[in-house]
Amino acid sequence: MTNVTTAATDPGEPPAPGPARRARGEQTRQLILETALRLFRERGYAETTMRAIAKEAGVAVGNAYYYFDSKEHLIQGFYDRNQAAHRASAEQVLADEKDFAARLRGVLHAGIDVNAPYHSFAATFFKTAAEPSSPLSPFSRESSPARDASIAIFRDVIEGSSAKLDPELRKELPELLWLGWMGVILFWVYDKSPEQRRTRRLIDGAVPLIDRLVSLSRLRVLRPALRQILALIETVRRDD
Amino acid sequence: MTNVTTAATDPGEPPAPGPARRARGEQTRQLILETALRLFRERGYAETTMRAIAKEAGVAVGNAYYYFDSKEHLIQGFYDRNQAAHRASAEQVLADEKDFAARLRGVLHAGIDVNAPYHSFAATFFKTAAEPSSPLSPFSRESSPARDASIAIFRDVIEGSSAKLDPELRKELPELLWLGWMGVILFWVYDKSPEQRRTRRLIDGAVPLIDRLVSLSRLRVLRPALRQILALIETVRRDD
DNA sequence: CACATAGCTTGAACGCGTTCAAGTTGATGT
DNA sequence: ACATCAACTTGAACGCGTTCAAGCTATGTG
Repeated sequence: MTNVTTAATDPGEPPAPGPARRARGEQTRQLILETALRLFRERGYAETTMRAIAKEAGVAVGNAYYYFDSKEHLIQGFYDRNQAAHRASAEQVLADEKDFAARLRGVLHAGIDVNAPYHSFAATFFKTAAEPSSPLSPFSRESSPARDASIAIFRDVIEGSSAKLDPELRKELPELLWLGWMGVILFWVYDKSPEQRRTRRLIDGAVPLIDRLVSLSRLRVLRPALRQILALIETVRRDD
Repeated sequence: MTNVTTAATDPGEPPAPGPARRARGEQTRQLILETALRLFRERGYAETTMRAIAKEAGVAVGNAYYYFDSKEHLIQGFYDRNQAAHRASAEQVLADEKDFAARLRGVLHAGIDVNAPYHSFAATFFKTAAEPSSPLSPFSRESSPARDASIAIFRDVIEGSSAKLDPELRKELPELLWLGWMGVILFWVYDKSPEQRRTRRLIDGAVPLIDRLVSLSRLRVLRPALRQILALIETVRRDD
């Protein structure tokens, strides 16, 4: 039952320590998070118990719950870390390359590179992220900073590129590419081929296709279809 | 034959009773399933305990585990039931209508109609279904009968219609439409608008679009793009 | 220096899903 | 009639995530 009202006390973040009281809490918080992520990597998510995390970190099990609402909330740390790594990795690609297709391809592969070491338990993470009510859902309000950061990468892909495209489409494309990226991640999570080669092939195949479709979008015959797509996005976005 | 290759003992289905031994087991199985689905509907999935199901059904908790591998496996019953209901509902639409767009639209709305009463806890179901290793995943081997049945609906949508389309595309389209249907379901699960109106709008907007794209696919300028799409599907399907 | 107090820590206890050794039941072969 | 044995049923017990009343600790204040 925890709480039902939307507000109530909200841990999860350091419970608002005073101005400069003690940094000790933050230290414990980090210790627990580091230990948890290490054990997740070593043993997997489901196989790592909260008791084991506490024991390994040398604290009581209740202490972990003082800093994190639940076992799932420990995943948010993983999330944030990988997001930052993707950003950094993407920036390198974007600095070197001007061609739209090459930029998109580089950014997508970089994203997979960053996540690859965690493929075996990304599935479990994904499970908890998939629940719409979960704060870890990529569509949730709590995730919106991470989501915006991710969409920003795709905006950079477009804006720094030499591609010419319809202004209306240009406005929507970053979010569409992000949505496509979510699809790639979904595919990757389910990908059981060695080293997730199918996902690599999906990227290599889909990028030229997107590139071609984006170019074709300026064709006169396709103009109505494009308008129709943009109208659909608009219609669906209205949330009433 | 319930189990296939990898099998050790495989419950989940009635444990292969002899030719005409006892129908008693099947009765108990049904009783447990009915009770579980009723309680899920009344209280929600997470709030329904296995103990409560057993108590309400008048059996021991261990007995539920004789017929169902886990609490999640009870959901398969829900799955199968809704699949059958969708099929039945779709057939009515398909009997009356010859136009491709109208057929597709009718089938999609029928699918949502069937699931609508369960929207509030479909989210929880979805969570467990999303885990790739889960037998409930729509992509899992265990789900392949249900998946094939669902794809068959979309094959009927195409085959009974007056639409003319590229033979190669025709071959792939049922599966593509099914994939799109999974996307609609995903959207629906996350849809918080009253009575999931956004999902209805998504269907109403996407169907004419698909109809248009399918028609356009016979255009000469789009021929290479279509080929490219089909080649991508082929490449990605190879699982090595 | 002592005290009050906010920040932090504890671990027993709860209810959950799940397991399993031990039972019961009834159709079948003799 | 009896024995057999696979099918079915039982419920105590296990380990898990999570909660919470109680305790500890260091700092700002009198």
